[in-house]
Amino acid sequence: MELFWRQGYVATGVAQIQAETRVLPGSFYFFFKSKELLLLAVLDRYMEILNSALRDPVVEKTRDPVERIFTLLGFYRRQIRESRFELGCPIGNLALELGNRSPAAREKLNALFDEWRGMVQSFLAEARDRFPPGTDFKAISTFVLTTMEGGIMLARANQDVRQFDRAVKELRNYLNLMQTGKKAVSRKRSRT
Amino acid sequence: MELFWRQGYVATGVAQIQAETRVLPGSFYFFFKSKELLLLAVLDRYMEILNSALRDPVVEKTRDPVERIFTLLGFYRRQIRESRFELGCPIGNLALELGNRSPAAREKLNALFDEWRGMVQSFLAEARDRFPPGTDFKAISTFVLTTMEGGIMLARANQDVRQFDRAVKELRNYLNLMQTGKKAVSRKRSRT
DNA sequence: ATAGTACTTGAGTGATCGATCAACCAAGTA
DNA sequence: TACTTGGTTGATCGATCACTCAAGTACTAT
Repeated sequence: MELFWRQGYVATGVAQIQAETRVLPGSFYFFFKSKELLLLAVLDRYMEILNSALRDPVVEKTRDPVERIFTLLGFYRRQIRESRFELGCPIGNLALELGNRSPAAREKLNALFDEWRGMVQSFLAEARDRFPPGTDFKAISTFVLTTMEGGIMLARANQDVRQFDRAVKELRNYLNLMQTGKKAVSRKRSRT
Repeated sequence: MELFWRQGYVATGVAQIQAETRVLPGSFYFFFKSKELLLLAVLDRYMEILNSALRDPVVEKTRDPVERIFTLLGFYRRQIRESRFELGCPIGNLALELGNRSPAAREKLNALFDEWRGMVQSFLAEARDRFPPGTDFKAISTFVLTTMEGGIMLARANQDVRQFDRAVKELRNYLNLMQTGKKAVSRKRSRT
């Protein structure tokens, strides 16, 4: 999981996996018939741990449903910085790198995206009263996801989280604008 | 350029490049001392053609500055569909795949992102009167970029442009909300 | 005619790629 | 004791990886 995360799928050789896990080739191929099947197992694992590793900590840490979105984004921000811009989103990395080279992997990545997006949507649903009637929460949750993935991409290319912060700031401003009664606007120097 | 675009950097072998361009190994290495230097040359080329391939057509096609942003995004949308979800954004692909493995490439990718973002910012600047005073156009242009990159990522994973469309719809709604006098909101079934 | 520069040719380098396989081993069952 | 099951070991496979280089060709300048 970690090697695919840090280096990508193609750039990670089976030999390196074997070396770092201290598993010999024959043993490796006893459990995984191919490198691709290992990848699929990794993606299954991501799906398994999504709630416990992501949703639960967020819900635990933040009560306000809308604010949970920004706590979630904050987790990724922290990961980028603490890894010195090495680690982005493992799902996003693999999705872009693989394209449709492995349709099975693509399907799983798509399911992971949807699970993540659904989590955000469920946060929004809790706060549905604050938004205008008929608000498209599914679209907004997708928007949160694109902001996160795009923000990480820019942060890594720039080796600086400012671009990530800018995108998140705009997202926040948007959600504020939509919520009844709030009047925040995108201003240059404000931190909120 | 095309092979790196379709397959990524690592997945594209020098031998394949040589075969498809009908250039023999020795000849190839006469012009490019290494595969990485070819990549850098490719990135330089992207920078060269950015205006003529992207900005000019957009400006030509659409007069309204804010609407130009959506024309631009429409170009990417079209590319995704016409390539049957094979081709995303070449810069985004390479940025995520390479990380900081090649610092020189990362720098150039970062410069390309900034050029693209600056283009969007210049569109917004033309329409600055429509936005509240003090609006952070730089942040908004970053937001447009993250929406594009994230949207493409989801579209490819999902083999469907709907997610891309949803993100763009929200972006449009945001820009509408910010512009004085407009009152659009995010609604489920509106195509706007 | 000669020399030099620019570029092409293609065989070949060692290293690494993902993957295979026969032999081996420990624990369990009949 | 004989045999099966579940797993380990590590040498080895052919293919491909990025890359090299000595030799050859085409063109220009002197």
